[in-house]
Amino acid sequence: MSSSAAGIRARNRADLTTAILESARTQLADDGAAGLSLRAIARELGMASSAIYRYFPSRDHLLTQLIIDAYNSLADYVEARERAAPRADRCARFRAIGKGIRTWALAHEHEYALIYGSPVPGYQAPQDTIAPASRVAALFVALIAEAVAAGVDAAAWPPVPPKVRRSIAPARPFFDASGTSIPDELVIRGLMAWSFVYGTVSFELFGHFHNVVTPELHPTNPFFDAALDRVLELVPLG
Amino acid sequence: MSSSAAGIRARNRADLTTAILESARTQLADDGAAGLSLRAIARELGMASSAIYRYFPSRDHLLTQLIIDAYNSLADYVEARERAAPRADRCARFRAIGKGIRTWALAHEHEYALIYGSPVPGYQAPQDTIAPASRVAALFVALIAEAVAAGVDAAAWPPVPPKVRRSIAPARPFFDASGTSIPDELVIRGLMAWSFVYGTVSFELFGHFHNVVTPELHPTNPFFDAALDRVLELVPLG
DNA sequence: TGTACATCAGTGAACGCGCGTTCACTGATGTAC
DNA sequence: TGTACATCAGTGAACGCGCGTTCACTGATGTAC
Repeated sequence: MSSSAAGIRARNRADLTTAILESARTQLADDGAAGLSLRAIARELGMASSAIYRYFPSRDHLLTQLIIDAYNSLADYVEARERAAPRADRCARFRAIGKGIRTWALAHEHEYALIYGSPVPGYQAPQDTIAPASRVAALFVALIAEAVAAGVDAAAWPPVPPKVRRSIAPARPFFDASGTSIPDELVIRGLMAWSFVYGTVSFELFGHFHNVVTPELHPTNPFFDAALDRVLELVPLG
Repeated sequence: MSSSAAGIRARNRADLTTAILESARTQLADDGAAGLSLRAIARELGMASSAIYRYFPSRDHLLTQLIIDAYNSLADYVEARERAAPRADRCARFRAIGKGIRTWALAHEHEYALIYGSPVPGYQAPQDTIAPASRVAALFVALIAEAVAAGVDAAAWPPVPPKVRRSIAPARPFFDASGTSIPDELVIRGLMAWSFVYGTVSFELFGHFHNVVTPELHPTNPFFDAALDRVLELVPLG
């Protein structure tokens, strides 16, 4: 009875929602987040601009969905690449994460800019973006937790002064959630590796390596790979 | 004769040019680069919007000037802080540069986003921005050159493979200009330190350390300082 | 020192365009009896 | 299986706003003799 009929309506709805988001992503590539226009999307889909409001209550809601999708798309890709690396080789897994982030970013320049570029003025990200945003970070945490569990020696380092410890305190829950007791020094180094990877990808993507580093042909960047190796000197994954 | 009269006209012109740029910078803070509006600037200055065209031939020219000024303002500040550090202590000078970048960025959030955030869509930076953009980078290069001149031993490292060497080849002229022969390995590490500092500042400024790192009260961030110390493990400045 | 002319700053109206959002509406799709 | 009603998708006009840029113009400031 109605279930299949309702199914049709629901599917139509889902299809158009997808089409709107796809068109929005194309727009993003041409004009950036600030230039994202509901009217332009409606135009491309051949519908009245007011029809978009049956699918998204406002431009900001559309933007939020794009952001969530971008985080998830990145995380899906990076997780898959990390999963393909040999489990026991934590350094290889770290490299897989780093290269995965870069590869995805190059293939989705404007979605990357949307989530890791300058914040969109006047836009306040809602709570729903937090979970997808932390998926990739969780991979870094897992690596470090495993390294500690495997017996990487952190005792050799001098203790982290209280000021610094307080400064990284908000990050503790993420690391504690791993179930392993991770020393502060490794939290610091984990955060550094995390921000280094994104920082370097952003630098390349946003043009600051122009006339400094040759990206050869896109798929790999030997400098980037070399940098990942050297960051591992800071983060002892064993 | 006319020289003082012409001087008055020239000074008026300079004053208004400054006022336009100042108003533009305020705008930047409210709406970001994409929202920068000549009409809004004219409104704030109480003049007709067409009058702006006596001072800047187009919106893009204004944007270019803002970008150049931002690079120069950042470089002025960072150079001054670096100069205040003890000459012989290259690590202290490195920390001064890093902290200087962060401090300036926090005090000029939107100017920082203009030059180190996602590129403004449709805007192509002209040649004039290159020189001011490389001033801070030159400080990093100088430090490394001095370290090499002071005898920091790089021979212990295995040679950099050709692929990687080619990848960083465009950066060579900048390092060679120092007059010191800097090994590839140190070029790599210098580039890493450079992109790490900006990456970490961007992460903090763009909100990715939200609920991860407490910036305590703005002026200093103990995590950031700790990170600078640890980056020095990668870059042997002596 | 005074006059005739050229340059420059600033005006205000206009062109042509874009945007997000609302609203009353038509017509199709689904639901309950 | 058929009818009466409710829900939903999509329309098109409108509101009220913004923008960059051009153009013919007025009046003031500067220049040359």
